Amino acid sequence: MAALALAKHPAPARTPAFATGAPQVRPVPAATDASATLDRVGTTVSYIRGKTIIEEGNPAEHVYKVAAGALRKVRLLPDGRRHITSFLMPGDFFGFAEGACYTHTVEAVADVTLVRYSRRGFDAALEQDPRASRHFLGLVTRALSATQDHLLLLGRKSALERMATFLLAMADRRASKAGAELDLPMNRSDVADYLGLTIETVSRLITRLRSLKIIDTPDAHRILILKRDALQDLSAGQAGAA
Amino acid sequence: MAALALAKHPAPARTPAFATGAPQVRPVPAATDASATLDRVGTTVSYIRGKTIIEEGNPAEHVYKVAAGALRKVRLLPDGRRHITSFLMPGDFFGFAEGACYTHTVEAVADVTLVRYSRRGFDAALEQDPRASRHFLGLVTRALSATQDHLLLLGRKSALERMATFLLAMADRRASKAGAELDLPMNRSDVADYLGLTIETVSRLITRLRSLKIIDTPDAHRILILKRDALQDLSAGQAGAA
DNA sequence: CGAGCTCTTGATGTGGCTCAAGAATCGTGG
DNA sequence: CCACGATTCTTGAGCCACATCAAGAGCTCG
Repeated sequence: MAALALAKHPAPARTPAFATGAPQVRPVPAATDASATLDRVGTTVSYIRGKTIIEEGNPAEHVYKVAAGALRKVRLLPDGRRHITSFLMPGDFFGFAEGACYTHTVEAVADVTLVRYSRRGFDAALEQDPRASRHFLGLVTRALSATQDHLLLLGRKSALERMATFLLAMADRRASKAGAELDLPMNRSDVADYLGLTIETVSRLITRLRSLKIIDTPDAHRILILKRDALQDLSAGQAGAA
Repeated sequence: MAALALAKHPAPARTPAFATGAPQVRPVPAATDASATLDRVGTTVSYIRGKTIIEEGNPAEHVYKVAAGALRKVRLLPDGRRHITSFLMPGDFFGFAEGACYTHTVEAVADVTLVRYSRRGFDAALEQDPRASRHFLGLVTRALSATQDHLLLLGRKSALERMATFLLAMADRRASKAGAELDLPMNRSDVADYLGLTIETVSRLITRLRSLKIIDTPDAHRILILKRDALQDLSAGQAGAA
């Protein structure tokens, strides 16, 4: 319900590319990676922050690749409890490891630009190009491995360990080159639902890490990692070990 | 360290097929499924309950398919906390979604019979048979989906909901045709480490479900599901809803 | 038939949740 | 550019689901 449907009158607004509820569609740019077959059938689309891209249960008609921005893969329990399976960053695909229907809702955490493929075109490309399906086997395998790491985190790690692990993982994925500063596009609620915690606990953990001088927080969405090795220790459970 | 290395002197023992620490090696039987290419390069091996088949961190030299029995995929935290990523049942493969080294230790929960392939032979088969890599893409995709379900369970479900979900899933996978009786090959400790709980909590939950007349337990490893729909309700969180 | 597991049950403790209330921050309209 | 309402974030107090600690009861298997 948080997500509005397509805007009827695309009103002029600040950022031209993200002005409307409806995605901006542009011709696809140039081929960059191995799966060149794909790039011929893709369409570039943009969505504003908060937009729902695909919805759990809907027929899986498209496959997407993230070009810019960040998204969350969400699952809901019938009573409204929410879980975030993963965050999607530039280079990630989504919607391709599905059966007939999507298993997750995917929403834009920040303004995003995506490349969209029709499921049919995508599957045909897999069929044609023998290397492509091996390529995606690799992709899914890596996704599986990351998901298994997350299982261990949710099953056996304390709140502090989860937070430390999360910050390190995010730092690896989106470290702005400028030193150890890390930009978190998602809000506390997203982090909480990703780590199996509550907003309050996430907030308290960040405060704790700040008062331990392990991180600093110029603002709520910016994290400066001061002691990476301390985080590393915390993430695996050895509190004050050398 | 719990696992002994290969026994030097295979001593005579009760069950001929599982007598020794070293696996019994037999010529491979007949081809049964789609990936017929594989069946030519496989070797059938058997291990007794408790045996470690592959160890996390070791070079990934073999791929296995479960022919009979049950196994657990285990991960450890440096301080000894244990997590079980999944249980492996007949038909499941393991060791193929790996990089250079295994990411999990795999141990036999019961006596098992496996088909073993060399990694090289396996990869070659994937290379040769264009259908094979699509086949395994499907396998990994299903594994990913199951793992994501488990994430939701660990991230957002209560202990009782986890237990109900687990019993239902096991019932689906290994229902002996004889009614709703379910044979749990793993012990309480395995279940606890799979569900992110403790042995005591698992035991109490089973007691609770028994006193609610939702299940019955002829013995500790046998579960009789009396009210499947009650379990179904519990597994998603709607306590006493119609 | 006895040693050592595994499982169950009880008593107590606690990490993280819930409830509650401010404080920042963001976004929007004037 | 500023004001102000709406979010989002932080912080505190109290509680509860599940963990921990402890002990006894069954099984298994030698």
